[in-house]
Amino acid sequence: MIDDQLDVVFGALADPTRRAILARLALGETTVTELAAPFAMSMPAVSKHLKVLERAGLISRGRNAQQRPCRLEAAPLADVAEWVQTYRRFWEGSFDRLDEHLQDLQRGQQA
Amino acid sequence: MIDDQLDVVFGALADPTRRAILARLALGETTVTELAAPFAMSMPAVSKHLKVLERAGLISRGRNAQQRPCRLEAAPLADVAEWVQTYRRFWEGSFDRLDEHLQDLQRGQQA
DNA sequence: CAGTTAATTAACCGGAAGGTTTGATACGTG
DNA sequence: CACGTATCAAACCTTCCGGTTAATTAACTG
Repeated sequence: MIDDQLDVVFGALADPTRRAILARLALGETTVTELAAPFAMSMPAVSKHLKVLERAGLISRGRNAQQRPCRLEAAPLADVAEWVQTYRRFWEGSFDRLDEHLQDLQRGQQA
Repeated sequence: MIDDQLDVVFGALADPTRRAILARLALGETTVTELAAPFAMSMPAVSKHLKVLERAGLISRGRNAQQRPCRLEAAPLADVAEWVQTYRRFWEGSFDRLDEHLQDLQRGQQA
């Protein structure tokens, strides 16, 4: 994945409103009005959040009369998962010590 | 995990310089000067990035004479992985169709 | 103590983010 | 066609972000 793409995806996820929107969409496709309901903000604000999510490829939009239903597109999250995955060994115990040891060796501080 | 925390972690990851710093730190603890070397930006800029990473809990800092070595702290990435994990079924094929079907049922459009 | 190295803080700047209100657009209905 | 509904676009405001330079702190070295 292009680095730029990770930028916009991580950027899109760095906002609680947008994560809440994704959580709602995980329950199924819905309209902008319904998405906006739980939030104490204007419709245009929600509309902007949707644009950010769309730019990140995290949602797609249809057309149904006046409505433009949103649906979750989770594919970019696979890239996020993959990126995070490369750091898994660092939080899954006991590697810290090993790394520490290797670093010590590297600096000639071996006992 | 508190939602706020995900905000700052995702926010910290939404920058290529900061992800590159994490990648470098995955190879081992190092100094600010060495971290800054690959980037076409001033030391204070890097220093700021480090502060963002530290605030997100993604790095910690020591003290070694004049140097303040940085080390990777991957724990917050476990929370990110967990968050992303909840969406896994959405990108791992064939669930889309199932979801679509469930949604249809939910709206009383069952055949 | 004077000087050098490592890193941060402070003050500043331009542009992007997140919100608002107001006006436009597109569509279905009478 | 006139009207209501759903949504977006424009203009604007304020705050945050990522960068700069210049000054400061902290620690070692002669």
